[in-house]
Amino acid sequence: MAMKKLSDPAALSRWVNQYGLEDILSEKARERMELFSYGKGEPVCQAGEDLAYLMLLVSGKLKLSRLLPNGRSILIRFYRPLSMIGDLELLNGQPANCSVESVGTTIVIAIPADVMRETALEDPRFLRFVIRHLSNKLMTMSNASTLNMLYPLENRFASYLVSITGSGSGGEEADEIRTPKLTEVAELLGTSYRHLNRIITKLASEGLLERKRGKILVHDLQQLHRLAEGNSYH
Amino acid sequence: MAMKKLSDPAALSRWVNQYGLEDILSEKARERMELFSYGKGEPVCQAGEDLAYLMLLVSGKLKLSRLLPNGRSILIRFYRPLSMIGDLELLNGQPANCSVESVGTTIVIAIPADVMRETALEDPRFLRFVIRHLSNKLMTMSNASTLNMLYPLENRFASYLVSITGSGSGGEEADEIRTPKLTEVAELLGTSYRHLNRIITKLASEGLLERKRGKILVHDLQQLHRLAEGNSYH
DNA sequence: CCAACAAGGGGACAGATGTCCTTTGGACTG
DNA sequence: CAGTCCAAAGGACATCTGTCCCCTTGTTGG
Repeated sequence: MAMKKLSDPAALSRWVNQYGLEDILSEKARERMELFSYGKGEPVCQAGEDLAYLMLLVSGKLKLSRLLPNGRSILIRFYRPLSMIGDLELLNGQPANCSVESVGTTIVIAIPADVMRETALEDPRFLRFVIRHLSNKLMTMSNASTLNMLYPLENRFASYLVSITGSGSGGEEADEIRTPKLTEVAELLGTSYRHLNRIITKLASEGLLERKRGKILVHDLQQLHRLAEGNSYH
Repeated sequence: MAMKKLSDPAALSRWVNQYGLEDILSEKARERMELFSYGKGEPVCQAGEDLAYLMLLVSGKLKLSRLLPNGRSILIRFYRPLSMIGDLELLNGQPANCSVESVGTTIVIAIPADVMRETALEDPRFLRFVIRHLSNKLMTMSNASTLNMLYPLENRFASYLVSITGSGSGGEEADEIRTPKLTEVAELLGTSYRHLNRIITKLASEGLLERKRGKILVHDLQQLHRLAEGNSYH
């Protein structure tokens, strides 16, 4: 139920190489890198706690969500490699206000926060890297937020389908099978499972898609595109 | 209907001094600063256009909004001094995807984008300044987005009232008068004027507030706090 | 003072969404 | 195979919100 530290210098340097981390991390930071691994559902970071590490996701998928005073929680977005976790907390010294959890098995490069504070704050390459990522996060969030606010679920779900179908981020055929857990999709779209279900039924009755036990087959990507009206979930 | 360039070195250096801009802008950038002034309702930046300047709001209030393919527009937030406009566009080289308009009379310090690109990308002080501001924007946006998604308007409006009442950002009494245009508030909260009106009527009938022609008097800030459930619009 | 007009306020209805609860179908165990 | 359990699917109803439209009130110009 907790993170495992890996001791695998070869893998580490492979990741560093693959993502060009030599270009953004100081030598000192690179010396202190560690490799962490998280299993399915394990927490990477809890709201309210201080992060001891700056982390770079190099493999797997992380789920960023937030717990409201309400008791309800909302799935903000997914992170895929290469993403940074803890940048905001590191730079501002504030505790996290989101929770991050591992979706499947993930691997992150972790660098002690104090090391980063010593070296990175003066390194333009790293700071620009942070800025690029923050910009990305900001735009993604702004996009999603606007979308959620102004369009009913039917359009948003269409956008979602188009987003994950078009980019084929998991190796599935372009327009056929889909299997994320629907309850999770509902959370991401900021709605209840019940309502998402309703909309799926509606779209199915219109022939745009078909539902199999737990799966959804997209039939008419064209129409979905029309429904999405050019919006997209990043 | 357009921006005016001011030629007032004294005012300029006063602003620079007041906000400590010597600490974050290079000498070269400071040499090339200009002072712009915008009147009520004038556009500072339109979605889709390339920004020729990085701007620092030093006086007044700006309205950041976004136009959807939908035709509808949404008010994202207000900027007050000291805020940066065009940071994202400058650093990423992308055209803006938001529109910024002056609410009243505003004054900004403008620095040509090419000057910034030459000098600022290597300056840790400036980069950290950008990061601080991006972080802020991200948190504000994340907050607002979550709020909008999970709470009905009654709670969100309470949050809004608490936010602007508590901080007394305009010199009004702590809990008495309030006069922003309601249509504008509705847009900020992502709802229709009609519905906001409905909620105001409801809150008024419960004695939490009272409406005067175009104004709202807060009676029971305590209850509003309870409704807001600890959430806040920045 | 009156007419015309703009802006705020509100009624009525439809659509979107949440909550609760029941039903269904499949997987797993003994 | 029967029994149990769990997740998916969906029915019923209440609530939230948007849209359309009309009424009221204040304002401006003659």
